[in-house]
Amino acid sequence: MGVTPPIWLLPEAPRRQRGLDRDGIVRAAIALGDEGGADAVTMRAVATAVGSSTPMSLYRYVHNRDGLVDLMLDAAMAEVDVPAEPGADWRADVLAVARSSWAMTGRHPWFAELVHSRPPAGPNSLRKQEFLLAVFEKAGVALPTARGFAQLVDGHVLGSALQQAEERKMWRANDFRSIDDVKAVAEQWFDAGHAATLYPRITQLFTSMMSADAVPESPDEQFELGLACLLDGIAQRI
Amino acid sequence: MGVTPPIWLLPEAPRRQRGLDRDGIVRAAIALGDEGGADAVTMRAVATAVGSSTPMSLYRYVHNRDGLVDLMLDAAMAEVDVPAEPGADWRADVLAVARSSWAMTGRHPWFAELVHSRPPAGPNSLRKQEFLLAVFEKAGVALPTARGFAQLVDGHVLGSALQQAEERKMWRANDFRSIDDVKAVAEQWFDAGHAATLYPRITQLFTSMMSADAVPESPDEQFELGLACLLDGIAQRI
DNA sequence: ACCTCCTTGTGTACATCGTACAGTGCGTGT
DNA sequence: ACACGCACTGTACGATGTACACAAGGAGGT
Repeated sequence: MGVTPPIWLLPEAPRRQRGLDRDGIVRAAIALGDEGGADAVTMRAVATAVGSSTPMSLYRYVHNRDGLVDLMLDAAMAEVDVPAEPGADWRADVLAVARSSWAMTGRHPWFAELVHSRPPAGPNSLRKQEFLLAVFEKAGVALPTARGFAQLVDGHVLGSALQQAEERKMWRANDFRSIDDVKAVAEQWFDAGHAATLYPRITQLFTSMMSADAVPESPDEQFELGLACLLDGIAQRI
Repeated sequence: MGVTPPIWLLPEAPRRQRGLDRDGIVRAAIALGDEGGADAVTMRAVATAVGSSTPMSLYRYVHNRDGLVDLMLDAAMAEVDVPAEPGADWRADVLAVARSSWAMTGRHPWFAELVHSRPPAGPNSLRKQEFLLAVFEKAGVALPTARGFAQLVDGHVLGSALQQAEERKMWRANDFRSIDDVKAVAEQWFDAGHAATLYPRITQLFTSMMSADAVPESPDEQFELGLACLLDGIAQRI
């Protein structure tokens, strides 16, 4: 309905783009996530990042969002250093893989947020899992038990990563620029008068955290502490 | 524009509802989440659950969705048994709180999914945290170190809970009714021929899991294992 | 060289989500 | 009896994932 307007008024058909491919899409999605967290990885954002005018272009290559996420996760897992064979010291092997994983999640804060939404069945995920199983098996642990141990280590890495990701997300959401901004907001949330009597220890930690010369708690230290405790416990069971 | 139609054709104004309150809303939201997971807790669903025709009714009471989530989380945390004072045995105290928390997350599968989206600043969350700090302090640990230990325990509970929540979500999403349904789908995903050479140990675990008389791996056992390992490691550092 | 087809990118459209804004009916205080 | 204001309602908007039909342009056959 309606008369077709003269052609000069109609915008020219936009130049077509060629040469999209799965790898470029995944790379763009990862870059987006590295910078803005998991929330920044929307199909539309990825599409414009690869120069496409519509999110639908991506669907030919990654099937759907879950597929894209799976590819992102596996690409990130590929960055984890996994030896071909277990070495002489099981503890050193586990430590190395755990630390390499932790370093990866530090580089890709979206990883922890997204891994919980998909089953970890990518090849690189399996490779890491297989290695941990081999390490524990070589240390004399039966396979089912080894699975339990490996899952423990994995769980610790992912849990720590998730906590770190939350923290970063909060910094982004509130546009925090330095630790001082955090302190300013924290002070508002925490009504010291009320809390001091009910939660004296938390209050004490809080005030010492608010002091000018406070050493910022390091996620790395907490990660290492948990890992060490876990491995000690495992060692007692081998 | 347009003539007003005769009144009999217009639907009568729906009866107004009175007596919404925050408690009822939170309770309804929790019931929804218990049954359908975090995804089922939409403002619209909660609104219809409390008999309101529009989600906007809720906003007077819970401010926004984040507020509702905060209230849900704190209500769930209230179910965790936290003694008033530490007992004689620090390990028993920590075990009891951890297990009570784990039981709670089992009852409320949405908890683990949602807790990661909000800072844990509710009063019941603080109460539990304060207790754990007191327990470790009584055991002779300096407060900053105690915080590290408490966070470790907390992290393990939440990590285990999250894993369990994912699994339940997958059951819901694929409408699994029994373990056999899981096996049927797993068989498709896992191309045994390819994996057998690359991941022999995973394959072995997989086939033993697929066998008819396989004992299903229990999340509780895994939780207890991790907790025990963690506490062993902590014990060595006290 | 031309016609045809298949691959691949595009545009439009819809359901669902959270929630802003402007009413509107009822209980209540005067 | 009257008006005020609280508590609820309806409509609407922007964001998200994605289904569907279409169009451009290279590839292959003649």
